Amino acid sequence: MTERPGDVHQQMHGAHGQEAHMPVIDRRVARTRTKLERAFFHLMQEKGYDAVTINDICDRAGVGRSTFYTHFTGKDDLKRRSLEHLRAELLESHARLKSVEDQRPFRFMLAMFEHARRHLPAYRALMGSEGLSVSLGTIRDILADLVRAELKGRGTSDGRETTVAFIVGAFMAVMTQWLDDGAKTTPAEMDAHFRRLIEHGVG
Amino acid sequence: MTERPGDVHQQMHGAHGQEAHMPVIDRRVARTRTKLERAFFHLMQEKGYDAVTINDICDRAGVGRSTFYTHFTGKDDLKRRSLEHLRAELLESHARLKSVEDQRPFRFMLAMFEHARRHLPAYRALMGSEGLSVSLGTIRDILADLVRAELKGRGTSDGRETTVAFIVGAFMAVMTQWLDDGAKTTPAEMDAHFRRLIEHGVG
DNA sequence: CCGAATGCTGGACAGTAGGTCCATTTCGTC
DNA sequence: GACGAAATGGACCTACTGTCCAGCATTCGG
Repeated sequence: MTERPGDVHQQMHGAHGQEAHMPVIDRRVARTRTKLERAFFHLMQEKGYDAVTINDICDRAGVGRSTFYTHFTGKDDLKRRSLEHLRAELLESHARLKSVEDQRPFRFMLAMFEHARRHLPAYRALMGSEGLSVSLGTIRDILADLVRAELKGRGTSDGRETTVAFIVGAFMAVMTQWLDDGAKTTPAEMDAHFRRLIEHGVG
Repeated sequence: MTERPGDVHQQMHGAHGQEAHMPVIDRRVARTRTKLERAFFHLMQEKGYDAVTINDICDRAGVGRSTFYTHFTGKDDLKRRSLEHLRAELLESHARLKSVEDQRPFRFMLAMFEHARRHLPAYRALMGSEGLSVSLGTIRDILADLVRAELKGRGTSDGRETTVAFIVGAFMAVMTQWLDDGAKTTPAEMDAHFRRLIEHGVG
């Protein structure tokens, strides 16, 4: 159900207006959709995604429940479409920075950090600890403890937690990718690969 | 709802027997719990956590639904307790490797990789792409594309996807931690910190 | 400015899942 | 073998999802 990069969403929401040859959108539709998206956006920050029901959204938006279903197929659909807004903004930020003379690698990260700060509440709701499943959270905690212990002697302790998160996050991701791919390479190889990246970076 | 490291679970399941001074467990209880846990374990791999209902579990286990509730408060409870098994095994693996003369840093990672491979299906169900929320998945995809493009020139292309996962995962984690902490440091600082880790490692 | 088209409403309805309760039966434990 | 704890299954309630429809209101196009 993950969005493919090539997907195109025909309809613009909110401030961005109508294209010339595009199917013009009824004002009522635009209004209703914005109301629903706004309501969802706020509720998600208040209660977390899972706890928000369609009824909540409609009540908050002041919209009939049947209306909801004429616009979205369900909660997930609404979420996916809302994420498109963030995505669009992020890519825009990235494009803007591309033109500047900053040619260091990974320059998009600054854009992402800034974008995130600008939309802190949204990001919190989407990426925060609440958003992670309990399973992942637990495993993550175990790893974090081990890493923290390992790091105790090394270097200065400021930014320590960031380093911990860095290592754990990288590890979880590599592990996930490995598993999704069928765990073809050996554990030892993965271990070596990962350790090299951790110790010496990607240079 | 995340399990704290200090938590103790009194009751052992499956093969591990009864302690002397511990409240002895009725065989029926042990049997029922194991049946439920096994059923859950398998169902989760077949349909994914969300799709599994309490009814499914009870049907598969051959246990009355009301019985379920005398043992667990709900699906999450069952999941949490099941994770305890993995956790115990992992810590045991780690302890075993600790005694060996391998003194490289992060040695626990090999244990984790091996443990994961041994329990591949379980890990897949718990950590695989299905386990991640759609939101995180989407953002992750966006980042992965950017990183992949960035990496195009550098070094050899084998293990490229692992490196991509590494960077993206680390980034997501650092970002999450930063946000959860209230985004106190500036985006630029975070950017610098993260870039240093990526480029030169934690040395 | 008017009429047709389209969208919105609110309520009814069916289906599914979660969670509680209890009388009855079954099964370990002593 | 008797006692007590555990299992059963079915009744019951709540909450949410998703569909459908008849009637009202807005908007769009002319």
